[in-house]
Amino acid sequence: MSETFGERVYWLVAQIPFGQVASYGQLALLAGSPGASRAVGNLMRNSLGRAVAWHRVINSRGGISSKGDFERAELQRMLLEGEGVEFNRRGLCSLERFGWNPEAFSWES
DNA sequence: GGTCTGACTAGGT
DNA sequence: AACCTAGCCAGAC
Repeated sequence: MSETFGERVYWLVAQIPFGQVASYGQLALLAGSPGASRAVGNLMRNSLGRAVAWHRVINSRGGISSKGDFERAELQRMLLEGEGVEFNRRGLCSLERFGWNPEAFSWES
């Protein structure tokens, strides 16, 4: 495959259904680079201008990871709540309930 | 083309 | 449950 890791991640993010969330590590795994979770985070941070549902990407505990940018974090949570995702009092949502379980797919197709 | 940077994570205190 | 640490890796510079 000639496409970059980043391009595959963006494609994956576009597949996350309304009202569901995926973790950085999960996307890294699906994109073919298990362990590249931090790289996924950097992609979301460096490409906020893109028309992608970046707000559906959260950390492995079900929380929002944009420390240092509270406005963005609050926006992300607001967008998710607008899609029906519920957060507990500690700012975590249930991956069991809202986590994305993608159909099996291949990069060939 | 070498370094630096983290919207990460699992594991241990 | 909150906090720390050491690996991790693609992309930015």
